[in-house]
Amino acid sequence: MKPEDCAEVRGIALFSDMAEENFARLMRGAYVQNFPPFTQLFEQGDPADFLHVVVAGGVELYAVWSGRETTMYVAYPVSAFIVAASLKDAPLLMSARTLERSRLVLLPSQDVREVFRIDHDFARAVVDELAHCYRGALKDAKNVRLRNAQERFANYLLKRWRIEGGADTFTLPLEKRRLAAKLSMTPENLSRAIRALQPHGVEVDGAKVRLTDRAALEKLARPTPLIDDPHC
Amino acid sequence: MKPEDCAEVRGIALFSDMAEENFARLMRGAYVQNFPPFTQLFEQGDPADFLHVVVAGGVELYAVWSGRETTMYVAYPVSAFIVAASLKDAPLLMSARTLERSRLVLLPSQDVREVFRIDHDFARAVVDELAHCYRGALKDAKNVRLRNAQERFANYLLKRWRIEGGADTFTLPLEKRRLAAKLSMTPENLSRAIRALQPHGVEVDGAKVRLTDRAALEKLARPTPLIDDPHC
DNA sequence: CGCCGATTTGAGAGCTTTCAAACTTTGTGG
DNA sequence: CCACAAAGTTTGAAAGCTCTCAAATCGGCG
Repeated sequence: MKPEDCAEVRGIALFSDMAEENFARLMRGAYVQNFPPFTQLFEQGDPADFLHVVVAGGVELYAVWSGRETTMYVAYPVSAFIVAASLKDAPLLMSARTLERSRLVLLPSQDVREVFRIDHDFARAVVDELAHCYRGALKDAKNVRLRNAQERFANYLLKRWRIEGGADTFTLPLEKRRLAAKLSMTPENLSRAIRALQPHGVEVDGAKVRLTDRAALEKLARPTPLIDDPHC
Repeated sequence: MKPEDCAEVRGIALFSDMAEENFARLMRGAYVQNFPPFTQLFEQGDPADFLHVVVAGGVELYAVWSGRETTMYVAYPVSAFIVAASLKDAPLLMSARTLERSRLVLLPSQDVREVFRIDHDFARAVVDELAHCYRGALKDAKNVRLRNAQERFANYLLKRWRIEGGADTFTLPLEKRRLAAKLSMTPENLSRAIRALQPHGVEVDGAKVRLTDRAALEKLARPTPLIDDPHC
């Protein structure tokens, strides 16, 4: 386990507050591994043997039932996933595959649970993480159930615009097909949403986006912190 | 605060493990209140001043955006809700109204946070609760995104059947319009789902249900613990 | 240049919602 | 006990949104 990877993991909120000694204990049992694109990491129903941290690349978490499949979440660096299942030692509810070449740190769930019991700063960080995940899931459900595809994409653009610091042109950080999955729609529908937003000041050329009339876009998107603010 | 109410609250997993002294501290600042049907308890965006516990009745948690509304969750006795917002002191993501005459215990969030800091058994119970909520939200998302209305209702019937101890006739515990909301569909669609299940051994008369061919129903419903088992 | 994958476009089908109206149930007051 | 009003439920028709399938187009890369 290289020091750089350790530092990456230590940097996220979930691990930054805990005692050095306990962090070291977690790292002792940890694996680091590089995966090619589209590698199956685990399947829903598997036991949660490891807490996963994406250090580089991207991981799609998806669910399957009766031959149908849906993307639930996409994990980007640097963040942890399947925290809840690891802690509760419960079966995984989602399957996971890499979307590109990815570097993961795997922490044995048993170690995580043990350190959780003895390190109260870590325990508090876990609570923060779980609360954040739960509220994220709620916001996601609101996004999907209260907005149609066009509105979801419009709000995504405004979110990106804010993140890019307000520049009126920026670049989509994902392939469109993956963006579509992230927004719970098909690539075809994303394509139609893009076209439908042209009259509202949205110009898309490949991955390049230009917002020429933000007022119009906001009028249509009606963003609200209760859905769109990840920190709220 | 009557001892009966105290006992009710103490009985749920979230509060059963904590030190008596700390529980007493929580109860000291608590309110108990009876609400008539369809009383607004709070609105999304409000500060989470109180952790709520339903002792009797039922509470609908719903979300609103741009004139549209969707039921997110229905809380029944005895259970806590808005745990995450209380702990993080974050704005509420859902609005709440009583569905019937209801009795609630309100615990000031400040007290909850304080006790959370000093009582590690409570903290652990909080983690369990949050993990359970989060996984519940995931299962819900899978249910809605992977199944159509008919399949959701079919699986609901099988879940009730299990809860009722396997009797082939039982009674729906909710009004149909609320059941529809709980299953994320309109009352009209629930009505159609009921009719569509007749050829699969489902007889519904008012609130009375009779399952005459469970094998057929299971063939259609394809229940899986990864969506339908609340404890998994 | 030519292939391969991603994206776009069009057509059609499926599921869900909405609206309106008929029907049933429930509860109240005469 | 009945009549009536109010609310809940069912049914039908129509529209909207999303998905699927197929084909055309665009793009990068060997």
